[in-house]
Formats: sequence, C-alpha cells, structure tokens
Amino acid sequence: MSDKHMSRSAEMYLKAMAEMGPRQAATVSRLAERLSVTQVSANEMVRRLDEQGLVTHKPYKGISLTLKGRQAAGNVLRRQRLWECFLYDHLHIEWAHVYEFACLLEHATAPEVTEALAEFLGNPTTCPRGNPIPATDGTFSPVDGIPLSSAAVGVRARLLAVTATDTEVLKYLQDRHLLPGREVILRESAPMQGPLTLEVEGREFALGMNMAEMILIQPLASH
Amino acid sequence: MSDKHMSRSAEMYLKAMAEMGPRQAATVSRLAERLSVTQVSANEMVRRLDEQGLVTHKPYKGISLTLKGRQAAGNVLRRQRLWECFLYDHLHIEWAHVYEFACLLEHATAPEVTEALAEFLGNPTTCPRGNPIPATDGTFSPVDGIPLSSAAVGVRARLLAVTATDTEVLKYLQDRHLLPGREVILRESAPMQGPLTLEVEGREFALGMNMAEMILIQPLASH
DNA sequence: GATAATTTTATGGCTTGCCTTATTATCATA
DNA sequence: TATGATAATAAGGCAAGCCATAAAATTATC
Repeated sequence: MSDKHMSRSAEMYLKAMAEMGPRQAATVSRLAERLSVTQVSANEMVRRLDEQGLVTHKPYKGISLTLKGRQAAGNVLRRQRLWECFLYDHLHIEWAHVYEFACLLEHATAPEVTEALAEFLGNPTTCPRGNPIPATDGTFSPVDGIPLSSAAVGVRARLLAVTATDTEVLKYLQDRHLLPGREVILRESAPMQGPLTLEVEGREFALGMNMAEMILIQPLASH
Repeated sequence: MSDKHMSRSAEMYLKAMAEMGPRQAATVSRLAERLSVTQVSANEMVRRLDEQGLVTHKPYKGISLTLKGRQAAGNVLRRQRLWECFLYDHLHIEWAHVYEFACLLEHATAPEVTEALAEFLGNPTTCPRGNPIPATDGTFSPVDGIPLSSAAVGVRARLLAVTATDTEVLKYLQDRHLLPGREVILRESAPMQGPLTLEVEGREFALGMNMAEMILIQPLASH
C-alpha cells in the first residue's frame, strides 16, 4: 500500500526483530548489537521504521512489529530460508556458511523468483537450521521447542532448530555436530550460568549458555 | 589486491561497458543513457572507476576497461548469466524477465555461490539470451555473429544471441519468437535506416534498426 | 529519595550516488 | 576559421545510513 521497496538495511532490522522472536523483547540496544551498529544508528532506523508504520517504539518500553512489519519481516525470512534450502540442498554449500550467503541473496529477490524458487524446492517448511519458512503471506508458527539452556540435566532430546546466525557460531556448532535432527544428551550444567556438558553422537563437550540459548530442542521420553 | 567489494553501482557501470562490447566505443553519454542516469552522474562514477584503475577515461576520446576492470566486469557477467540460466532452466521464469531478475541477484552473490551454481548448472557456456558465460577468470570470447542490422536482404540466418537487456525490448522480441536458435529470414530492408521485415516461423513482421542491432545472427547457406 | 545505570535524543559529520544548473573545453563542419 | 553541437567539469544539494560525542530522560537500586 505504501512502500514498494524496502532498503536492505530496513529489511535487516525487521528480520532481526522477527528472528529474536517474542521470547526476548526487542530493544534498541539488542538490535544494535545484533546488527553490529551503534545504538544511535539503530535508534535512527527504528524511528524511521516507526514513521513508516512497520514497528512501534515505546521509549524505554520496547519495540514491537506492527502487523505490516510482521508481514514484511515474514517475507524477508521466507526469502532468506528458501535460499538457505537451495544453497544447502542443491549447491551443497557448507552448512555454517549457508545463512550468510542466503542473507546476501534475500534482499535481491523479486517476488516471482521467490515463489518460483519455493516451487522448485518443493515448498519446504523448514530451513537447514530447522527454522520454519513463512508462508507467502509472511505468517509462520514458531518452532515448538525449548531452548537447550533451559533443559534439565540428564535429558535426552532431539535438536529441532538453531537460531544462531553468526557464521562463526554456526561453524562452532557444525564442528560439534550440533545440527537439526541430531540427538543430544545434557550431561551436566555448571553453576552460575556456567557451561553445559553435552553428548552428541557419543562425543562429550562443553557449550556456553549463550549458545545454548540459540538451540531449540524437543525432550525425548527417557528409554 | 585493492578492493574487496565493489559497489552495486560500480558493478553496473563495468558490466554495461563489457556488454556494449568493443563494437561501440564506450562514452560517458552512452553509459549514462544505458544506466538511466544523468551524464554528470556517469561522469562522476567514471572518474571514480578511473581512480581505482578499473577504466581509463581519455576526455573526448572514450572510456576503456583496464585489465583489472575487464576481469571485474567479466566476473559480474559470469554471475549475471549463470543466474539467468538458473532462472530460466530451473525456475521457469519468463524469458523476457530473466535478465532483470538475474541482475538483482548478481550483486549479491558470493564467489563460492557463483562456482557452486556453475557446477549445479553443468558449467553452461551461454545464457538464455545466447551470450557467452565468462570463465572463472572473467575472460570470454564474443559471440561469433553479425548484427541483424547489417545483414543482406534475402539472407536466411540462425539467431545466435540477443544483447538487449531492457525487459520491454526483450518482451517485444519474445512475443515475436526472436529467440536464440530460431531461424530468421530477412525479407526486406526499408531505406533510410527504416525497419526490417523479418520472417520467423512463418510469420512476417517489421523490426526497427535499433533493435536489429541488438540481435546477432549467423547467416545460413542458402538451400 | 538520591544515585547509578541504561536509554533515548540532539548535534554535527562522513560517504556514496544521485540530482540540477551553469560553465568550459573540444570536436566537427560549414 | 568561426560556429554549433557534444563532452566534460564545476558548484551546490539531497537522502540514506552510518559514525562519535554529549546531553537529557527514565528506570532501577541502594
């Protein structure tokens, strides 16, 4: 109705908000950190998005997507994740790099291309990181899992999705086979937000809490 | 050696120069027209590209790509045309729209993705418009054909390539089945740069000289 | 309730890439 | 060689997005 194009930057801000999900409230500082810009820059952009009716910023309270903003963000996520599927399944790009390359492509994708791509891929419902691919109208339901960081010691679980987006982080997870579909056992949780000790495919290793928050699991019934 | 990234704009300028080919000398005004910017803007960008050692601008003489510029342009063309192949062959995007959509994607394509895409496509050598796909190092040999505009009346020829890039023009050609591989007969050429009369697949129609210059053919031996 | 920490704004500045208007330089041609 | 067309440049401006620095507003904490 109003804006034909949205700038790359604006799309990135919207996407970041959608990716953070309703779990953690969006704030200017959080956005700034995630997008690697200063708080001032983030604030400026949030103001612009607010003026465009894409987000609502209540100073000192938080930022939330409007319906219009949610749809726009869903569309970006759709493009992003469809490209992730293509890059991973058909071009055999390394798992850890898929997000970053898809991120470049997402802003350069015409609607016709998005839909033709979805068709080509067989209308997948999740990306290689396990996250849902929004429908054409931008809607999607969040992954039905809990963060690994909030799981109980001893639990055996299926890894559902990785919400991390940083290539270095993804590489770290990839190296430890912490990929969607794998089975994970939480062996130990150190006190004071300390690292978790995990077992994946017979190997044990430690994982920091921050990363554990970016991993969604579904606990499995103990044998 | 010098520049990691090249801006979208800079890539467009380089590509435009490469696409115009050695046939028509590149000038600021021609670039400006092709890119739909003012001559002043084109001049500014040419100056910047010159400073970066990508082109050589001899005022009042013309602009030419340096070795570095030719490689960069070849790389852009490679990405562009590989995407054209993908969009046409796999996503079944309408021929006339392929260029425009590929043009968006080309600037957002990491080298790893380019090469994986080439592999996926089976390392094609021409794009759907019939133009050569440069090698990894950016080199390519121009199409071995003559412009339809310079063909003799009565000639029967194979359409080799379309160098037009404007979607409207491409749509016009598509509607008349003036596509690579088709057989064309030049029935008549009106005087004073007037329109050509062509026959394609049994249908006759007129084609302006400007468009005829953007079509490369290979004359066939008369029966 | 005072103080510290966090958030938000206000200023001013930078770069890219575009614009308009106006002037100067060169070329081509009568 | 003068002249009109074409090409190049100069000058000043604009918008998007980023930056740093600094002041104000709010929240949280003691």
